[in-house]
Amino acid sequence: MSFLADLRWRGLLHQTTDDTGLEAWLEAEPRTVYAGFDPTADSLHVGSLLGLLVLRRFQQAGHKPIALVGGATGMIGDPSGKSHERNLLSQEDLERNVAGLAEQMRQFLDFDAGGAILVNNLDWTGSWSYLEFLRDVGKNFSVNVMLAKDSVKSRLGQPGAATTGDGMSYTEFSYMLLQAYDFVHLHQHYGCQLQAGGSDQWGNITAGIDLGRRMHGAPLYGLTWPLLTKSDGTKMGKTEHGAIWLDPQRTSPYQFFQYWINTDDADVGGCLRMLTELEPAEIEDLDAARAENPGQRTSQRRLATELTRLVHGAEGLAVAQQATEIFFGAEIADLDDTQLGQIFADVPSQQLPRGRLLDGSLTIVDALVQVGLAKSKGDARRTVQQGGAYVNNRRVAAIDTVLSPQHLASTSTMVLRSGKKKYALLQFAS
RNA sequence: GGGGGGAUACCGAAGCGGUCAAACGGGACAGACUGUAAAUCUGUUGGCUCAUGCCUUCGGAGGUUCGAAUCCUCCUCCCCCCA
Repeated sequence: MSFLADLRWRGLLHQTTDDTGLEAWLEAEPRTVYAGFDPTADSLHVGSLLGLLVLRRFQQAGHKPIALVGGATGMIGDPSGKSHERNLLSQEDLERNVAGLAEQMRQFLDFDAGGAILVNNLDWTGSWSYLEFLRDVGKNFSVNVMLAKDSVKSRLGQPGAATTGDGMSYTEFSYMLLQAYDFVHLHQHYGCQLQAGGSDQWGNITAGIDLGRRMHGAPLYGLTWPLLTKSDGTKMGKTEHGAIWLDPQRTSPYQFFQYWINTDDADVGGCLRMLTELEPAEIEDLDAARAENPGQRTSQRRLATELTRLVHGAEGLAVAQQATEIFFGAEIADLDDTQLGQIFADVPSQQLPRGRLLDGSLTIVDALVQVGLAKSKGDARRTVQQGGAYVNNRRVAAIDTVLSPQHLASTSTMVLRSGKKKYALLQFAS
């Protein structure tokens, strides 16, 4: 199977600018391909992961990927796929974000000699004067054509557009020119002839191709992947608590792992194809196993395992798996304070003096209230009486249980739980 | 400006002198079942030293009464109709 055929099989091809020629062009020799990433935050999230993984596939197939961080375009704000004008980021935020993204990208792409290249479009855009830009770049754009792009149409609320839109500023209107010029610049300096992006980037990509042809007669290609959406139409990688980030400080490996474990049956096949590097045969086996026995959830487990390892490494995966075992019932034993701290990184904790454990003054009811698992003693009592109170994942049934050092999970930590999922730590300082 | 209706616990909504910590539904919480799904079933759902005990709650402030969410007065806010 050719590289492009593999992308197509995985559902990663939404559109290309040359459906007939691109395949042969890519097979002929190693090519240089670029994709851009917006520095809207100091970490990538699941949405941008897809793009990085596509670049990674290009690299693995012997091509040369360029990851572009939009230090310049990030100052403007891409209107594509956005229904509202965006707030501008401050210079300091941008710099921090660019640095954060660059660091994360190293995990996915090999930037060593001759490998992938990391560029920041601020490096060639920052020194331009407005007049120069208008003469050299702006002159090549027809406003009529720009107005016809989806990203603009939807914001202007024109007939036939998907949304009514609330207008857009001249600043955002100009975004397309900057991104178009990026492509031309990368072609001139790095021999890049292919830009890849999410399907919402189609307008910007074709703008770059047009500009390349006008300025240099360059033959450029474009390719888009579909946006990651779930079967219910919502965006992949978003939860009610916000986005799923790649930065373990923002989204712990456990939460990351859990997000994928909870993938709907209807979505997991697509995710395996688009996000993992498993062979087609293996993915088809998983499809078959899922159809046979969906309750087994081997697909979800495999997806979560692969992605967590890819993003957080073997170590992060181990913590996530250990945390999963514990959060779903395994009794907590033989762990030290550090391990508990890692596993329960997302869980609230409270400190109490060690004396409370020794003098027999801390009942299970008091402890539940203390850590916030119950909002009153009556509530705590109810929880215990209904069999919903656990210490170190062992049910505490007696209402008058007094906590003592033997209830500690490690030297100084006790793990309290109410119901199936709500955990809190109680730490006893000496 | 005139007339009418209303404000109840997280939300909706009963209650209209004692048997009201307040029906019922939703939500939430806990349990069972289950695929860490969906559905279903059971229990709980003001606070306290958990007891047919006390305290705080029915828009706010007063009053009548042995006793008020329930009656009266004033105030605040909301809705409807007529000007």
